[in-house]
Amino acid sequence: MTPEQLSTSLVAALTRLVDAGRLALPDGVPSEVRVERPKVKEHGDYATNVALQLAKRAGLNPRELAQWLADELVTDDGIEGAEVAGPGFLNVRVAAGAQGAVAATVLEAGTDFGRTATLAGQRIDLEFISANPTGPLHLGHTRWAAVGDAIARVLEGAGAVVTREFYVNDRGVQMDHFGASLMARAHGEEPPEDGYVGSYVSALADRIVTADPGIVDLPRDEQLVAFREAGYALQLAEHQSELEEFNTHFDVWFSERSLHDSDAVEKGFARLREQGRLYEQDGALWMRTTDFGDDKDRVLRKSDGSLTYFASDTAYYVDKRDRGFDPCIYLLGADHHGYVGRLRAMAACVGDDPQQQLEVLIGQLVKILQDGQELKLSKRAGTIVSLRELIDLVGTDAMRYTLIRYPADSPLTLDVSEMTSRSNENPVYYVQYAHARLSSILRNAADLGVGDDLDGFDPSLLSTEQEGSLLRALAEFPRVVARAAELREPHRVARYLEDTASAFHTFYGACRVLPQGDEDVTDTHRARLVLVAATRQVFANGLGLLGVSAPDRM
RNA sequence: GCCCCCGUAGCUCAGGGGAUAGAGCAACGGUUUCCUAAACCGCAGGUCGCAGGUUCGAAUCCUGCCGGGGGCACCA
Repeated sequence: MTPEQLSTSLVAALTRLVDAGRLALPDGVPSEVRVERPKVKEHGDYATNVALQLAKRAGLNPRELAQWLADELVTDDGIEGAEVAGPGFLNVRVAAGAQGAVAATVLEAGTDFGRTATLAGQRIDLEFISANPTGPLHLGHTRWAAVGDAIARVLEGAGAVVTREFYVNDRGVQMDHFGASLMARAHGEEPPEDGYVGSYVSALADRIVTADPGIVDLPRDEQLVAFREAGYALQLAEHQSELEEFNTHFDVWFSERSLHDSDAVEKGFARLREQGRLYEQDGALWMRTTDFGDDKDRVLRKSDGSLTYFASDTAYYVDKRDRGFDPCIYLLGADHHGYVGRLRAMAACVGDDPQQQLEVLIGQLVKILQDGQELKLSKRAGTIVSLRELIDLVGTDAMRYTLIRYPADSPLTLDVSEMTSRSNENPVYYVQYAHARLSSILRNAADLGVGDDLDGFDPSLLSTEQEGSLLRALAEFPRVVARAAELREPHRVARYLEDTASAFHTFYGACRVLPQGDEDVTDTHRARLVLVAATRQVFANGLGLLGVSAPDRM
C-alpha cells in the first residue's frame, strides 16, 4: 500500500460517509487527503489530520469524525488497524502484505518508478547559467549548473517536456573590452582600464596567437575584432565542454547576436506595439513597464539608435514564447534580483500573464571558505575558482551533489577542505555507498543462484520494523519527485535519498538477506532480495534525477 | 528610503500549520568468525533572532523590531 493508495482509500471512506448522510461537507469531499509518515512509530505507519481539518466545517467533533473514518478504513484488506489519537489524528497501520507489495510495484515500474504525470503536457523552457563568454565559469555558475540541470531532470520526472537553454551575451561593450584585453596581452601590454585582467586572459591570448600568428600584424581595428571573435569561440567551446563534463547538457545555446541578425527584435517591438506598450520620447523608444508595477519605464532603443540589453531580453522572451514554451523559467543569481520586476512587467507588456508564463527563480550566492577566509571571486581581479578547477579537485559527482542538496534560495557557505575531502564527510558517499552495497548483495545472490524475480514473492514476509520503514521510504519516492518538480526544489530528492539510505543501512544491519553457510534458501531470503532489488532501483532512479552516478562498486 | 533572501545544536544546514524540532560534521562510548565498517548502535548537545497577533494547535502564517547578505533608487 502506497500513500497514494491510502489517500484514495480515505477519500473513498469520506465519500461513503457523505453518501450515507452521516457527514455533510459544504465544500464537498476533498480530492486528495494528505497522508504523512509519523516521526514516532507509536503513531502507526501513516497518519492523517484530515479529521481535524474537516471537523469544523462539518460541525463535528474531530475525534468522532476520525473514529468514523477508522471504522470505514479497517474494512479494507490492506489496513491492519486505525486508531484515533490526540485531538483527532488518525493513525493507520498497514498490513504487512500490502506494505511489502510496494517492492513489487517498484520493480514492475523499473526505471519509471518515481515518474508521475503531475506536469504532463507542459512544455517548459529553463534558462540557467547564461554566463558571458568572456571568462571561465566560476563557483556561482557551478551552483546554477548543478541545480538548474537537476531541476530540469525533476521536471521531466513529473512529465514535463523541458528545453534547457544557455543564453550567450555575445554582443555589446563587454565583448569589446574582452577583445581589447586579449589583444593587449598578446602584445605584452596591460589590459585597458575596463578590460579583463585574470590570468586566463593571457593564456587565451597565447592560444589565439599560436593558432594564428599573423593576427598581431592586422590593423588595430581588425585585430581587436579578430581577438574578440577568436576569444569568444575558445571561451564558448570551453564552457560547452566543461558543462558536458559536469553532466549538464544544454539543448539550446542561444546567441544574443542571432536575435539581432534575425527579425526577432522587430517582432518583439511589433508585439509591444500591438499591446500599446511602446512610445517614443526624447528620441528614444520606451516600453511602458510602469503599467505593470515597474518603478520606471524602460528604454529599448536609445536616442543614439543603439539597442539596450533589455531590448534583447524582450526579443528573447518573445522568441521563447513563439517556440511554444509555457512557462519560461529563469534561474537567476540574487545579484540580478533587481531585474525581476522589469522582467515580469515586460511579460505583461507583451500580453502574457507573468504569474503563468514567466517564472523567475532567485538563487542565493555561494561563499567559499579556505582556511577560514572567504575567497572573493572576481573575474576582473583574476581570483577565480573555476568549474574546471572544481571538477578536478572535487569531482563531478561530489560537486553536483553538494550543491544540489541545499535549496537554491538559501545562501550557502562551503569549505574548500570539506568539498575537496573524499572522505565520508560528504553525504554523496553515504548515498552512493548504499547503491554500491545493494549492488553487491545482488551480485552475491546471483552467485548463490538466489533469484530476485517476483515469481513466488510473498510480500507478507517483509514484516520486521526495519523492512516496514524501508518499504515506506520507497513508497514515498514518487511523491518526493512530484513535490520537487512542483516547487522546483531538487534538494528534496537528495534529502530523501539520504533518509532512505539510512533506512536501508539500518535494515541491512538488522536483516540478513542471503543464506549463510549451507543454509537453505527460504522464501524470506527471496522476499528480502526483492526488497533489495527494489531499493537499488530507487537509488538508481533518484541519483539519476540529480545527475549523479550510481556506482556498483566503491 | 523601498524590495528580496536568510537567522534552528559548537559548525554547515534540513524541516515551512500538527503529536517528543532533525541530519551530517565535530565530542564521547560501543559493534566486524556472517551479504562492502564509506556502515550500524548508544550518549550528549536547542529561550527555532526578539516581541506581539491569528487558532484547538506556530520553528512554520501575519505585523513590528534587531542582526547578516543582496538588489533598486538617491547622492556624487
